[in-house]
Amino acid sequence: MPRQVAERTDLLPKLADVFRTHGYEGSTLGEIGRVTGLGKGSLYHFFPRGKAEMAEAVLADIESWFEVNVLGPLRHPGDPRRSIREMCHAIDAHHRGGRRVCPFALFALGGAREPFAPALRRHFQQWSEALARVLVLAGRGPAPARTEAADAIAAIQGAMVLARAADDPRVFAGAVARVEARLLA
Amino acid sequence: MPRQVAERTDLLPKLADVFRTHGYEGSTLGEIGRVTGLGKGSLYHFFPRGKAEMAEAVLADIESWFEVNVLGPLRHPGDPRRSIREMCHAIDAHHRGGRRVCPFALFALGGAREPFAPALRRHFQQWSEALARVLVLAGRGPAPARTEAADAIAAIQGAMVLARAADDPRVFAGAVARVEARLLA
DNA sequence: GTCTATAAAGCGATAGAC
DNA sequence: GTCTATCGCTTTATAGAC
Repeated sequence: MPRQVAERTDLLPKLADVFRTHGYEGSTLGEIGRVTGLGKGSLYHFFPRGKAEMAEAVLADIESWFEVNVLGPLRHPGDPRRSIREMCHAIDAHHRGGRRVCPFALFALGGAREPFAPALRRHFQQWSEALARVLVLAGRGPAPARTEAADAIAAIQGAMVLARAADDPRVFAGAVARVEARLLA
Repeated sequence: MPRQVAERTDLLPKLADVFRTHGYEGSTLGEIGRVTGLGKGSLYHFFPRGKAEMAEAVLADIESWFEVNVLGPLRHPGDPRRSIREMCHAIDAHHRGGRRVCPFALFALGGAREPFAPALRRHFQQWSEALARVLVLAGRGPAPARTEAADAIAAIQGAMVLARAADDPRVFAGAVARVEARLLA
């Protein structure tokens, strides 16, 4: 397996997979090296501060995906209902029936959350606020919009837990569909 | 700190705290020894198979708490509405505003779930079925009762994620209150 | 940019004295 | 039942050759 010059950006999806699968503490440089095909020397070349920097980069990468595919549509809503549908579709596709865990949720529950606390808070807060604004556009009052947005996001995160516990992707897809229906009601 | 004869049962709450705080992989025998005040020799005396057996025992312990405080009321419902209120109260009190994470949720998202998969599946399935039965007694049709039960449990698990990300216990308490209201509607 | 070798620390687990 | 000492392994991280 001859290896060419790697780019930091190309590594991020593979790193994300590792962190998603094993959590932060469970992810080892050995496994990361195996998945990326890179030795520790290369990994430290791209991420001088090691594992912590890799995890930060993964969160930042997902954040920017999220910005484009979820927050973007929510913030420029031609039609509020359409942007809600886009959000739910993007979420469902991205998480693959709950099999692809959200590292933000994983880190929020897990033991190594302190270093990532600001990123976690920001992520869910931005999402929640953007969704609440759309719900106001769709006709809700400001206060109900906020709780409904928070509940929708919680329902999605919780559905991921249940889907993985049941080992059944349909659990996740069904839950997201009901979230969508409730938001559109 | 002179140490007396310990009992396995007394250790379980402390072990649960460690696993809750650090996750499975993040929990080390060093930390467990520190929290329990016991050396590795003692720990292996109580749990010959080591860390895995400790985690299993913690899940079993929570399961039996759950059986008494949540499933019990749900299964012998004098008044369905009352048993729903009891469930929500027990959940809220037990999780302390989401600060005390549910190890079942943590393990479901985390990387070491395979050894615990049967316990995880059983836990959420029993909870879901018991709640669905109560909802049927409260007047729902069988199918809506099932999805509503699953959604309620997901809402609780997801609220734990959001509460920890926001570092705000009120997020959890509020979400549980709304779950209760929806189930009682 | 990538590798191998290696350091230093921590890991789970065991043995054996008390 | 509890401890200390220790084993063998893995961990993160660094150094230096190429």
